[in-house]
Amino acid sequence: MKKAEQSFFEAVWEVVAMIPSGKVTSYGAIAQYLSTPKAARMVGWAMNASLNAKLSIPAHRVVNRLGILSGKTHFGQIDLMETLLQNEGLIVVEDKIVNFKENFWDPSTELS
DNA sequence: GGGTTGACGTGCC
DNA sequence: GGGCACGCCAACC
Repeated sequence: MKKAEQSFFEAVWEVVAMIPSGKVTSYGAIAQYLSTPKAARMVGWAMNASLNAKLSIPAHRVVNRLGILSGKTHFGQIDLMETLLQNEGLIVVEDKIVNFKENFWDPSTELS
């Protein structure tokens, strides 16, 4: 299921696509899963690229390490990301996921 | 090929 | 505890 020629973006998209509903993860966690923890910024960029590519991946389930919706401004509508998360059972207050730790989904742990 | 960018992370003040 | 500065690496121009 793994292609050798896929770029970072595609690898990130695969991981994000596997995030179960109601769960969230961080850019760093994804980057770490990809064995490139230093390239966490690329994950965010991949999200932006995915939106631009109109891919059907739950980019709203990816937040920064603090559980803050740092990328909400890229969803077209500011409240969209927050709305989607709350719709999945997450509690968002002040652009931050309150029960972030409880619903944190680490690909390195879940996917092994 | 070189410089800039970026939805981050960590460390330090 | 909040804010600032540096580092990181891949894609873009």
